[in-house]
Amino acid sequence: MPPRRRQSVTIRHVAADAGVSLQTVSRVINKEPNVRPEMMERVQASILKLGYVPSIAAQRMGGSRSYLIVALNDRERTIDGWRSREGTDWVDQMLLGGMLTCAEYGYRLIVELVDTHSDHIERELLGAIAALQPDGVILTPPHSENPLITRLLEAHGISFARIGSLKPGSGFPISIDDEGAARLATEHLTALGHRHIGFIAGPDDYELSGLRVAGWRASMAAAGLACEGLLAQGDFTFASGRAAAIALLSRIPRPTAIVASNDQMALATLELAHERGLDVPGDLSLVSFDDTPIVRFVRPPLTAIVQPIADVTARAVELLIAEQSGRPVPDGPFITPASLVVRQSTGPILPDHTP
Amino acid sequence: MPPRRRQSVTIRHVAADAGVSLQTVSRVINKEPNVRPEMMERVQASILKLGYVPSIAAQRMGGSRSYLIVALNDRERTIDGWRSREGTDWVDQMLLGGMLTCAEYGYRLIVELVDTHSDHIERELLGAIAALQPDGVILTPPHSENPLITRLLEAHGISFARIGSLKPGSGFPISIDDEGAARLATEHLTALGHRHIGFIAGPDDYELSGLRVAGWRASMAAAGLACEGLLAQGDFTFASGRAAAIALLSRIPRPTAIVASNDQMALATLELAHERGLDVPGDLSLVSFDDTPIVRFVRPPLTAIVQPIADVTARAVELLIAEQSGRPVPDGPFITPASLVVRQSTGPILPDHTP
DNA sequence: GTGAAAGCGCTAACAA
DNA sequence: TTGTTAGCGCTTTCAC
Repeated sequence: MPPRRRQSVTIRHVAADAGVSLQTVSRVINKEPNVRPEMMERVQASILKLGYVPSIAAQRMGGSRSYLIVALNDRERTIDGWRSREGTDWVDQMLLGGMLTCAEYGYRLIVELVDTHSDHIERELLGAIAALQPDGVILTPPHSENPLITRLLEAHGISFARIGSLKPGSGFPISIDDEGAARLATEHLTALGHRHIGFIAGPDDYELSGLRVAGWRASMAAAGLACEGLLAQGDFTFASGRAAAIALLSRIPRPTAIVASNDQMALATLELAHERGLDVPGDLSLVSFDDTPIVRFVRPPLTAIVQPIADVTARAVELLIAEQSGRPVPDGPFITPASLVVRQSTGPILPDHTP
Repeated sequence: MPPRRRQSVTIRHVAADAGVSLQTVSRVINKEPNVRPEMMERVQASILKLGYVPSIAAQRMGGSRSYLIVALNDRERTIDGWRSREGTDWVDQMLLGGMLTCAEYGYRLIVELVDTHSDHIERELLGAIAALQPDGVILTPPHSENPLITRLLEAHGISFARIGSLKPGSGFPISIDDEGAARLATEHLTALGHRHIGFIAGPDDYELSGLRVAGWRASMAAAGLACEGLLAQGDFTFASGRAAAIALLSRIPRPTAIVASNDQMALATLELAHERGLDVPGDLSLVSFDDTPIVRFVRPPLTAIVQPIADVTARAVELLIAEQSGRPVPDGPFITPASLVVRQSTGPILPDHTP
C-alpha cells in the first residue's frame, strides 16, 4: 500500500512564507479585489518560490469550483468509432478545442461516456456529477436534446452547453451552421450545372439532420429545382449509406450529384458508384459532410463540408467558464459557420448529359 | 454567479438513513473487511435508495485516493496530430483502453499534455500533480524515458507506468514487442523472397526505434542477408520519411522491399515510389508500423504491424490500480505481442528480378 | 484591506 | 465489529 500522500506545499506554507493570513493568499489565488498590490506581489513571490499550486480537491471542498468540465459523449457510438478505427476524429477535435481552452483557464476536461438509450442514464449522470462535481457539462449529440439529461443538469444548477442543438431552453445552444453548410454544398453543385441532386439525410434523433435537409431543400428551391424522389435517409452508418445510395441511384433519371450527411454514408455511396461503373466525378459528383481524415485519402479525394468541431467545443468551454466566473454571457444561439473544401469528387455536368 | 453547490446526498445522509456511523458507511464504500454482512446490506440499501455517490474531492481530502489517473502525452506531437487530421488515432486508442478500464474500477482518466523538451517540464508536471493528486500516471513516449519526469514521480511516491519503455527502474515498464514486430514484418518479406529489405528507423529519443532496428537486423541475419546501406533514419514525420525513402531507393541495387517504423514515413515512401513510377507491390513491397486508419484507405492498402495501444493502456491502468489497492503486482516488464495485417502493399519477388 | 473562525465530505487513527 | 475524534487544504462567512 502506498504511503498516505499529502500536499507538499499548501496555502499554509505560502501564508507563513509571505507573512500573511491564509485568507490573503486565497484572495490572491482567486484574483479577488481588495488586496493591496504590494501584498499581492509578496504573496505571488512566495507562490512562485515555493512552487505552490492549489489542490482542486481542496478548492472544491472549500465550496468553490472544481475546475472540472465534463464532456458527455454517447458511449456506444464513441466506442464503436474507436474500435472500428475508421478514422473518425470527433473526440480528438473535441479534445483539441476543449482541453486547450480549459487549460488556458486552469480547468481540466474529463470525457465521460453514457448510454443515451438507457433507462439508467440518470443514475450514470448523477454518479458522474456527484463524483466529479463538474463546473460545467458539454453535451454532444444525441445527448444535447435529451430532456432527461438537460432537466437533471438544470435541477442541479450545473451550467451546460448543448452542442448541435439550437432549441431554446436552458443550456447554451451552440452549433455549426448545418443549414448553411447544406446550402453551401448544394450551391456548389448547382453552380457546376447539376439539376438532379440527391441528398442522404441523417437519423431523426439528431436535430442537425433536419437542418441539413432544410438547407438542401432551400438551395434546390432557390435554383428552381425539384426535390421529389431525391431524398433518402440513413443513420450515419456505412451500411445505411449504401442502402440510401442504392435508392437514389436507382431513380430515373439518375441524380448526377449526391450530398451525404456524413462521411461514412458518402464513402458507401462512392463504393457503390464504383461498383456500378460510375465515374466520380464524371458520372456522379459527391459531397461529404464532416471531413474526417479518410475522405482525403480515398480515390478520388472527396469534396466535403468541414465541421469546425474544435472551434465549437472551444466556444462551449469559454461560455461555461464565463458563466462560472459570473461574467456576463450573451444568450445565443451560438452558430459557427462551416466551410466547403473542394477536392476531386465534384465536377461540372456535361451539357449533353443523359442519365 | 452560480449558487454555491453542495453535495446533495452525503455520507452523513446515508449513515442517518441506515442508522450507523459515518465510519461504517465509509467502510462499506471502500469494501473494507470487518463489517458484518447484515450491516453491509443495510448500508448498501440506503446508498442505493438515496442514490449516494462519494465525492472524489472529499475522498481525496480525507487522505485517500483521488481515483484519478493522468495520461501524460507530449504536447507538441499530440496537438500536431490533432491539427493535421491525418488520421492518427493514438489518443483515441489510449482512451479506449484507458478510460474503459478506469471506469471498471471507478477511476477516471485525465489526459495531460506537457512539453518534453522544455525546461519548465518539472513545473508543468508538479502543477498537474499538485492540482489533481492523481493516484497514478501513464507515461507515453517520449516521456517514458525522461529522467526528469520519472525522478519527480518517484520522489512524490506516485506510481507510474512507462509505455514503450523496457528499461529497469521504478515505474512499470510496459510495451508492445517492438523487436518481435520488426522481425514479423521482415520475415514476412523474406518469406516472399525479398533479399534487399530496407528499413526506415525512428528517432533515437524513442527506445522503440532501436528495438525495431534490432528486430530487423536479427531477421536479416537469420535469413543470411546483409544490412549494409539498407538502414535509413527518420523522425516519424512524413517529410523525414520521404528523405529516408529517397536515400534507400537511390541505392544500387535498389531494395525490393522497405519496412517503415511508422505510418507517416510509410506513406511518404509510397508516394515517392509512385512518383518514380515504381509499382507497389510489383516493384517495391512496403510494410508499415502502427496501422492507423488511413493505411487502409490508400492505394494499395498497406500491409502493417498493428499496435495494440488500447490493450497496452488497459494493462497500464490495471497495474496502477492494483498497486494502489495494495494488491501484489509482478515485476514486469509487461510485453504485449504485436501482429501483422497483410494487405496489398506486399507481394512476392519475381525470380528474375533485376533492380 | 486584512484576519480569525467555522465547515465542506470524507478517511485515518484511535478507542470501545 | 463498530463508533468517536481529528484532521486533510481550502473557501466562505464575519469580525476587525
